[in-house]
Amino acid sequence: MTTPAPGTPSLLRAINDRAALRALLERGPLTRPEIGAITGLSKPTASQMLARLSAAGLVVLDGVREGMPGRTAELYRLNPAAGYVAALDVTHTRIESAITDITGTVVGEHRLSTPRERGDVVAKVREALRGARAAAPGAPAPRRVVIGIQGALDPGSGRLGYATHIPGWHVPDLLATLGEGLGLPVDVENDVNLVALAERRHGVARGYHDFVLLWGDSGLGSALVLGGRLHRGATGGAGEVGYMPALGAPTMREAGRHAIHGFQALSGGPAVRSVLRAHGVRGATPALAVAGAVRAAGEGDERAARGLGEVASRLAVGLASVVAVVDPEIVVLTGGMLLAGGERLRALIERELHALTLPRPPLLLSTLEGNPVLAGAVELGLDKVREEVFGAVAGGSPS
Amino acid sequence: MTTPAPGTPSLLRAINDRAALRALLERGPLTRPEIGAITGLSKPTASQMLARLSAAGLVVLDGVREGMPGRTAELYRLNPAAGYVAALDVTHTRIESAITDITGTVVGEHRLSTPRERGDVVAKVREALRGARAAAPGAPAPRRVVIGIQGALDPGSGRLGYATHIPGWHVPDLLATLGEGLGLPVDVENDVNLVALAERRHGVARGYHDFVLLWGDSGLGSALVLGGRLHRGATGGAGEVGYMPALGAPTMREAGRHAIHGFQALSGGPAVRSVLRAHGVRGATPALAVAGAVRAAGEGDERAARGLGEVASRLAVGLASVVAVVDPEIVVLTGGMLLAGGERLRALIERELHALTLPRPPLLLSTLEGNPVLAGAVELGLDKVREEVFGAVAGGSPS
DNA sequence: CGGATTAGGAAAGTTTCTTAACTGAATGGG
DNA sequence: CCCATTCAGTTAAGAAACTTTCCTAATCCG
Repeated sequence: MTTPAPGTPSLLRAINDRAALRALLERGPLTRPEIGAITGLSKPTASQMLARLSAAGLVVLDGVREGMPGRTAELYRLNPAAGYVAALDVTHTRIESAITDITGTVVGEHRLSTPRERGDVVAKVREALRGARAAAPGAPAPRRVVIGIQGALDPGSGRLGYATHIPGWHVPDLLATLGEGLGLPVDVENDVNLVALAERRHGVARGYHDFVLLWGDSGLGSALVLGGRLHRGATGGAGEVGYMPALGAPTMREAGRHAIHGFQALSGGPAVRSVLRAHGVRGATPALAVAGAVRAAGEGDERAARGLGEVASRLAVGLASVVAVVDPEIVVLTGGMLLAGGERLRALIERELHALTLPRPPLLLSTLEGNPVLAGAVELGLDKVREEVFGAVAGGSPS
Repeated sequence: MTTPAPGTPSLLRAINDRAALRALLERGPLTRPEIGAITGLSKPTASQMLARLSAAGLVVLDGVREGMPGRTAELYRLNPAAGYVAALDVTHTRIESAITDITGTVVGEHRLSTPRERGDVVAKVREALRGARAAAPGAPAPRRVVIGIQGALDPGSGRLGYATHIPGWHVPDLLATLGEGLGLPVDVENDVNLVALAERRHGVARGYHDFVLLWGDSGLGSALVLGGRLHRGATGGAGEVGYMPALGAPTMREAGRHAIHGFQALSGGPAVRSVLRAHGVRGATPALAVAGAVRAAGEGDERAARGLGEVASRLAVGLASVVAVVDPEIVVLTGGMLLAGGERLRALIERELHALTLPRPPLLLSTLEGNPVLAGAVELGLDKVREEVFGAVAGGSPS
């Protein structure tokens, strides 16, 4: 540990291999001279490097490029089969799973219903993995699994904290249990954190280094990406704003540790439903209630509009604390309830927020399609697998 | 920009030089074989490297080590004169300044009174620098200046924001103005942020990667070190919790943008003084009032004790929001008012905080001596100057 | 069909590190 | 008091990575 990098010439090769692989990953198929130019290496070195990466199975030839004056160039691309990742999204009713190759292309998906089951966690995860692998006949075993779940893993205790309601997941050393049971490295990550990763890669947060994501459905949660990295906090609880003291809500001290309190009590799904009900709008879920209110307000219903305004200002109060503390570039709004509010709710929250805090970051609605937790789990897994695969080219088994 | 590191063999030398210099910096004088062992390099390479660094003036011989069996070893150490840094702490009444060598040893200090002056900023800074340099006769010009000040530089606008009351500092492009006027690179940094850096280097936050520092005197402020790095925020306003909405205080919307509101209104110096006054304790400043209340409570004064309890719970409410959002490993309390409260106030705030939030980080009182803003400015300057000096060994003028 | 242009490759050379062997100076035990 | 041991420092040969230079091969275009 005293010597992170020995400083030997082979370190150079590792650095350059990595740079080349990253370039291939991000800029699609490339010719040898192009890779040389991007990495800053000379032509012969680029050639030699590609030969080596090709032999290692990380890179494959992908046709030629013609049409330019001069000799036709051979195009290289990352070998998609260089490594696979599995991603799971676990809730109390189902597990969605996906397997992707190293480029991020989904090769298999599966959905496993788990209605009120109490069974073994390892068995359920294995079943979800098996399902996804069955949908991708040719693919070899994934190198690791990332599991998205409501709750956060406390790095100190190794247990899942922050209010998970999923039976069977409160194991003393969850990562080791799963890892040994499955025979692969496992990561467990908070679902909202994963949504933030998906949003950074594919969504409206692309290109931002500091942003806050607010998730609002029946529960409230947030995720922080700061300095380009996901901020998890010392106990995994960063962004767990549901229990943050909020203006106009009882505190934990007043309500008790396990009762509803704080921001959640003020603006969580049930609170929003009851606010809207008081303004004459009903809905079976928070999202439906909000959608109904938006529709009614759009048709000129003054009461519904006032109800939405009340919801917006409640949300803005909690958001204001987060914004005052971290001063993000943007705030991303997502989650069923917030998305149901659409542009109308977004604008209301934004105006209210900007009246409450000195920093005035823009609020952006998520535009992601599909399951964002699963997409985020794929992202996290790809980061790790690429690190592993791209770093292990130099050959020789590391002691 | 596409090629952060060309990947040429000379990169290796740069990496190894850096590692050796850092080892010398952190582990005092070292022999050639020791440096070899630490950096992972062979004996001949270490020898050659030290010869080069010696020729470049970055490293000097510092006696020999005897007493061991075998030949006496020559000890090398960092050349303190390899670079100097200037640090300033600017308030509306005075400018304190210091100059240190690259090891952090202070070689000159100065204090310049600036009672209600409106004069030219550049002239004042130059005067403060001149004073510190006069106290260090032999030292050459510093390579850069770090200026600590109340307020934060918005990287977007280049202006100082967040309520500075120091006349003359609201210049359109402050960094360029100062840099051109002084002929050196200048950094301007928020004073509370600098205190956090000092606390991380010399204080109770040493060794922590994620912590929050709460500064309480007449004003309230905080600083965030997350993932080992100072988090400044998109507009430089991260940690500006004074204006954060807080339970029991008017909001910005209610009070108006420039009136007092939020956490500041609840627990800032003036608010604390009036709380204590209502409990029969008076003091000319917030710190004196708190010190008086602690003394009275220690002598059995029930009213004073209740007053302190009220102060603690007000502080805890705001702190709870910060803790819920970032989930730090520890919270450092500092600033005249909080330090005056000592262990008694700390324990009260801690108990209250732990009743309000799920994460329960320990609260630690600062134990730093001297001017922490100045110490932090030195730290920031040293980071940058070392980066500059250690990186520029390879020789040749970088284009 | 020939010139221009670019890709690919071979040969010689540079920079940086390593291993191995040697010299030299100090300690310390018989 | 001398010699074995131990460690610091140097020298020499060599390996690994990259460059520059030059040449050949393939394609486009007038």
